[in-house]
Amino acid sequence: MKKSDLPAGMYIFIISVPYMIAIAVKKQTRNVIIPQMSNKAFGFKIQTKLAGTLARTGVIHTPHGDIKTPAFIVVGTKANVKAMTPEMVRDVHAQVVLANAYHLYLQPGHELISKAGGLSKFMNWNGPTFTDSGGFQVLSLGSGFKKVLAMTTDVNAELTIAKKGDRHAWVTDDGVKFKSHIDGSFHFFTPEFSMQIQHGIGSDVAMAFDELTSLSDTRAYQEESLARTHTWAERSLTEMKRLNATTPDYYQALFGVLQGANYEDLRKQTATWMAERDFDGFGIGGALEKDEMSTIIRWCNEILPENKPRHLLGISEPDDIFAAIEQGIDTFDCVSPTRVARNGSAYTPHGRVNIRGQKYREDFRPVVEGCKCYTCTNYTAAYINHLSRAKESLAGTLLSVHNEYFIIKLVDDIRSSINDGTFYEFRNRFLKDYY
RNA sequence: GCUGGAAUCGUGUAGUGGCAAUCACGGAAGACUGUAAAUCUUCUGCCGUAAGGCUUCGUAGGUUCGAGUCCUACUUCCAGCA
Repeated sequence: MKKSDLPAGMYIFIISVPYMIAIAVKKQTRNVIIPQMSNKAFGFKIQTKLAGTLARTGVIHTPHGDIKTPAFIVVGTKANVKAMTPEMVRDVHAQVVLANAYHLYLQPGHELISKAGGLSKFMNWNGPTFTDSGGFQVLSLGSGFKKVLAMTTDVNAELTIAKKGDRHAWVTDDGVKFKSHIDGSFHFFTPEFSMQIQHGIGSDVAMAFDELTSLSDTRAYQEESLARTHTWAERSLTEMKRLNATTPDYYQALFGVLQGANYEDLRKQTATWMAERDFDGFGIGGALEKDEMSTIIRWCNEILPENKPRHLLGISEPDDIFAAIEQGIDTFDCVSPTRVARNGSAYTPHGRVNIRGQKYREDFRPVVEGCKCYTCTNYTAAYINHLSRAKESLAGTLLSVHNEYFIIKLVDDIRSSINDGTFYEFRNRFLKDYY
């Protein structure tokens, strides 16, 4: 294998120690976090447990550095966190970036990222990375296509499923046919192919290829789909083991993904099934109704092995984060902080607010007074209000910086509060102000 | 001064004798949870919570069953010519 084919993390093992130190010193002077290298390719260690709950703090070791958990993972779907530079991502204290196999396969292609030295190096992040398998696109381009309601968390909403002709994704037992949202071309994803893409991208943690169903699918379909997701998980695991065997210096961890919608028996069944397999960790997925989320996570995590990390896919509202951590979630990822930022909204200790609103026109205070983020220490709400109204992209950048900082700090503070034994006090105080 | 053209919602416009107000912008509010998303939804003459009611197409007349639309005069603006 050529050196250039290896993901970034592997260089460190190959190059000499003095050179490594030289890099470290150089990076230190640039005030950049140095990836903490570990001899163990991947591992998880629990630090503190919160008595009477499933909550815990700990550390996930990856080839690109350690992740203190619970941790909020920022989403960088197409190998970038939208509207932010990697320097900004570091400055908001992000520990991990999660990218997407479907998007990167379409553009620029996983082979190219592999040639570039892996995702982390390619995007100049140089920290740990996760990738999603494309499983989310089974819903967002499939049964949930153009039907926002299929993914809603609003229990009062009328749920619908996109007709087959309207979709850009079609599920078969063998895999999923996608119609590219970029050029309309067709592509077939199997579990094996998703693993090859993710392994090529070179993330530290890959997700098993799964089928994300709509809450409006029937119970019979949820059962059928869960069985398929199990088959795909098994195939993902087999293929990942094969791929890892081909790269002795690069071990990519694989998380099994739990589906089962909001059915207790299906969630417990899949947790039991996953727990028996040799996954490095687990992802809890599904279009989760807000009211049911905490219960569903508990069903899963009471069964999943304690010594492996558990990721909750696509969640970042503060109340959801508290609830999920109490039920034993270690990592989260979510597009919300950057998406709502680009749409003009900011997280504050008193809830989410629309900075584009008339009330901020002449508000010359920071978005959040006392917030230590770059945005709040340098800019006023009125200025961002102006930028947003003027459709200047800097508005999205500044609000993304603030929102990511806000959510990451929240999870960091929760971690500290568990370690300090002040979790409940912190949670009650925070949520009282927030809602 | 002459000739020609124009005048419709906050702005720019659509409306070609038959229920005025289309579209865009601007404005207000809201949504966004493994990114087809720097996007989407609703409202935006007046009164009314609503059902609904009432006004309005520069001004004043005229033709017509019926005028934003055709005619006359005036006002203002634009262009060309002096």
